[in-house]
Amino acid sequence: MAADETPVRPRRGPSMADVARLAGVSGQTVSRVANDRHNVDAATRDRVLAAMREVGYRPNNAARALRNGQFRSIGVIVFELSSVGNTRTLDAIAAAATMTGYAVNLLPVLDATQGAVSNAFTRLGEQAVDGVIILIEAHMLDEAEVLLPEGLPVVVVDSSARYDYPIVDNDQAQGARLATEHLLDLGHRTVWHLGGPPSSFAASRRRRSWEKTLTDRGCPVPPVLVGDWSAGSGYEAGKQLAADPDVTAVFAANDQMALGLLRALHEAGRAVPADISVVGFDDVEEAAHYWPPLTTVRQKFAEVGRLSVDALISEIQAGEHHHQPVSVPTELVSRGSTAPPR
Amino acid sequence: MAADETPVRPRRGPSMADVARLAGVSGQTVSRVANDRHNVDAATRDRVLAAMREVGYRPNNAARALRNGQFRSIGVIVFELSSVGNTRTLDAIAAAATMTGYAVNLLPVLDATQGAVSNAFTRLGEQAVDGVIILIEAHMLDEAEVLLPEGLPVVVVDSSARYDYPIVDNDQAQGARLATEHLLDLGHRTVWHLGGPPSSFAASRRRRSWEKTLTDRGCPVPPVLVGDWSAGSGYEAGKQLAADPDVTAVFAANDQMALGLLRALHEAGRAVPADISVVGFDDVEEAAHYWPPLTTVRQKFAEVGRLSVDALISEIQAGEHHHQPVSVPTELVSRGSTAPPR
DNA sequence: CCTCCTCATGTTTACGTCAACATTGCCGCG
DNA sequence: CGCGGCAATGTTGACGTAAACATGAGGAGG
Repeated sequence: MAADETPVRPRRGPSMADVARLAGVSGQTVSRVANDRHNVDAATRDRVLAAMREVGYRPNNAARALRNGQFRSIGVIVFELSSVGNTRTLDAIAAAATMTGYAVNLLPVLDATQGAVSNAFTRLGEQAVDGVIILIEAHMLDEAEVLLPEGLPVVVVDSSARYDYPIVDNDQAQGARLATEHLLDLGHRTVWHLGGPPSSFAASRRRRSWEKTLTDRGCPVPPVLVGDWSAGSGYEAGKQLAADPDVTAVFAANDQMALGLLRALHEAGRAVPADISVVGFDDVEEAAHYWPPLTTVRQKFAEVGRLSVDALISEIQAGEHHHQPVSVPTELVSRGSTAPPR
Repeated sequence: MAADETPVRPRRGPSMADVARLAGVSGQTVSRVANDRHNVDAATRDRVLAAMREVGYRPNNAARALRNGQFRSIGVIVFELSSVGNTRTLDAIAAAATMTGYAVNLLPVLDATQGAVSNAFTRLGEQAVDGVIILIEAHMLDEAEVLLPEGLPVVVVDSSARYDYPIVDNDQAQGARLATEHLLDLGHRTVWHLGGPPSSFAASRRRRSWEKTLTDRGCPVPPVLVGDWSAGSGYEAGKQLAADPDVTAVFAANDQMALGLLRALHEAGRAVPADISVVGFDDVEEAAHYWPPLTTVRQKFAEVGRLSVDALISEIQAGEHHHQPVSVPTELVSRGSTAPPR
């Protein structure tokens, strides 16, 4: 940050003054045309429009933002785009924001540790956005929270309940219950669980809900296997599960781990779903074409994205806090990877 | 765009003037501290820093941008984030841009058709970015090009050679040759191809290179099957291929179609790789855990993202055009889905 | 002891836009 | 004919920042 020796020639474009001169009107009239005000004579408007086109005028957003005191832009803090859920949520956020006339600023968190404190508060919220949607796991937020500027509207997409920001997320608990009950309803004695990393709030929500569903039904609770969301970790866990003849049903905390699990079962010669049933979580686009096609819990990322933009914008514009967390229900998508035990 | 009745109270934060007053210095000195200039007395700097912290000062980027004539922000035009390649490239772009001190503005193209012309030139490049990276297929660019503001630095990530913008992309032709030769080298008489949609330049590059590799080697060129990148389209194509006993090797133009293909072959009872070998393209994260693990061509999206940011920034700062397209070589990742014909 | 230089700091101004207030000209109505 | 009113257009100023220039204090060197 210290070195910033970039002698960039600004290359400023034409401004309202240039258009005004060419059209023979005042800058204010140009402004009125640019903002579609009705109180401009049709002939004048045409003249201004023509002048704009001729000089290639584009309004300068910086000046606008300075004048208006708002940027019409929202920031999205993400850690890694690699996660399917983040990507799909971001896509929906971008669409919703664009339709509302807001720009989307991507604020990637490059590493978990924050740099020098002197820069810190200059960094993230550098007042170029009107609000922020946070897509990173809540535990990462803990470290970063210090530098979240006060007064900046924030919406968190996470199932953590610890923050007094508005929260929007898929209903993790309901989804996990759906998955577990589906397997029990098929007649399995109990359901094993391949969970996500302990650092993830969503993972622990799913695990707890799975556990509660089992105990509610009076089923034994097998030990939890722990993965890191990756197909590789699912594969490793799958090798263990394949070796245990007691296992007839597994609920994986996401589709990628389920995929690795499937591979391990294939390699071990355990048939799915004949020997072992598998349920995933997410419903990634490819899940329908896994072998066998994966029964999974569909998360409505698009809905979550849309709702989080709604929440943020209403907070930006009205200052309203929705302290009631918004939970988007999931649904079970039944495909070929589950069947009654034999 | 006509309706814009949002009475937002600006809620401006503290400015340099507030800090200056509190610290008992001039605004200019605050500016110097904020920009890490060296010619400020240590004691004064501390005082200013303390004042900044006290009032919660954050520099106003709009004012900065207005003053400096540049935004330190780049726009990324994407059509859909759903494509794996786009997402991974975007991730790399965001990381590279952030490290260079540039913000990333996501500019989603919501639909292929553009709206009213009167808004059009107000829309996209609304002068809030210093340059643009275009991640959409080139053919979509044709329709939108009209409204690309002149003088705005642009880098295109696409293998189309038609534009006089700097171009960065994975080397599609080399990758397709790698895939085809791999199968021929294993002893297959020829290689079938499941191509991407005709609208995609990358898809046609891969197809042409596959064809050329076959003819160079004197192999017969089977008819091309056409998909739309989705696993579903791969599945449909796979059903056809599975029914043809002549088929022993298939090169799918991406991993998702390869996945659908694998599923179709499983359902038809055709063993992979014993009966049919399959090669994909992309090397998505899950490819190693498909069943069987997929041999594929790895694209270096991260590299492409990094290089495109480099190209854009050097153009922004120096006005240099790299009219020489940049091709990033791919590499073949050999896994379990390919074997010699039996 | 005076001059000149350096370095910290202050003052002025412009960046592009748009709200608020001014001005002009025209129309209708008494 | 005169006056109020309205519609179109112009003028002024402020948003927050930082470059350019100005000022002033101290130090080195003759």
